[in-house]
Amino acid sequence: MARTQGSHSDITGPRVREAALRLFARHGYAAVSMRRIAAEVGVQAGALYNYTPDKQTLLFSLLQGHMAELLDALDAAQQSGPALARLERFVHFHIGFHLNRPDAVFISYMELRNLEPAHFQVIEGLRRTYEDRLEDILRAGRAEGVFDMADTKIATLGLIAMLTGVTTWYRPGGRLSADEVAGVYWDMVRRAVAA
Amino acid sequence: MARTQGSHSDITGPRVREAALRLFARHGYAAVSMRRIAAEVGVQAGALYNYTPDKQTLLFSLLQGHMAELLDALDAAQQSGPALARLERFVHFHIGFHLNRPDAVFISYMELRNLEPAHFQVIEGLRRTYEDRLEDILRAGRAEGVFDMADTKIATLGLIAMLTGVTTWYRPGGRLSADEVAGVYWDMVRRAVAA
DNA sequence: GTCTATAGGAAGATAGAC
DNA sequence: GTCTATCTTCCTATAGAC
Repeated sequence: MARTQGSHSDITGPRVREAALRLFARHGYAAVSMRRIAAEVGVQAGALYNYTPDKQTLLFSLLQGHMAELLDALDAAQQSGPALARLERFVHFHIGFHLNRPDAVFISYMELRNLEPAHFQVIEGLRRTYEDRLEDILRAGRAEGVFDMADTKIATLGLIAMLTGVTTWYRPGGRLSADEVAGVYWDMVRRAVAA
Repeated sequence: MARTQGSHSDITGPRVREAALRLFARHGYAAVSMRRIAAEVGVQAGALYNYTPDKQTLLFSLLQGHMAELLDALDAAQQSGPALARLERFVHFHIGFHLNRPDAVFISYMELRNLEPAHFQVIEGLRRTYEDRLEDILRAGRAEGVFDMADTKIATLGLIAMLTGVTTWYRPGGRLSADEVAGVYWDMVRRAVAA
């Protein structure tokens, strides 16, 4: 593991981020030391500070990167058309995206409390922006008359919680493929909000 | 805060547990020191070891106590009758119980990864037992012909995730009472699994 | 860019006085 | 039952050599 002195690598930065993401997800931000991240990468602890000013900024950067990627990917998925079709696409998108990034999803929900207040505000804002995308779909469907919910805001939060929960139990190679799982969830989502 | 030497209290034990529960929920197990718990209680750090052999056992004990209470309370709620009525009771029970113990719920989901393997197995078993209670209701309803789900196991996990998510946004004194919130969720749950 | 070495502090847990 | 004091280990972050 230990690197010889003077060796270099253009990809140490990404490797630091990958190691930190995995370790934070597995053991928690506070429980993971900079030494341990460094050991995973194969450098000494001091070398990490070439890539982040401090541990807190590393966490923030990981969360911010994940949320930005999430929003970009959602926007890249087509979001026009009838609300029912938009909702189905959202369900498949959300499950597919989250199942492909279990570690990032995990720390985005678990490590919010370890962010400094200013950093927390930024991530919280991005999270709300994402929720608003789903809420827009539900409102559109209500206006179309195809959806009917007792409370649109609660429906938004409830559906996201249900869908995100898939990351707590899904394991690749299990009984169902990710797409089949999304289909099962879509069946429940559709009926939960159908008019 | 600081207690004078030689003072006593029969209730220090419960206060240690309450302080640990609140601090673990707020900042995370790994981020909270024994000194900080002690300061919250008003004793010195060494005094905590009259109530727990170590920090890890304190966490385990909190989680175990919470899960035992959850299962006892569920069993105390009547669970006979038609599946539809049982499911409605489950929804109201789950939301009511969880909204009354936000800190315990939080650490029961967040701090599992900080448990030693043997402790983790115990808590995980209790959690599955609780999930099985809901799965039984869904299976009964399917047998009765009142429920219809694409996948009963996934429905179980999906519904619990949706319901538990209420703790992430609900604040007492908000727009809706806990009971009104449960009603909104029940509306979605009912339709998600109705035949 | 990475190393070694270290400053400076905080952590979990224990010992013995009262 | 709680205190003070302390052991030992680990932590984040920095300095300066290569």
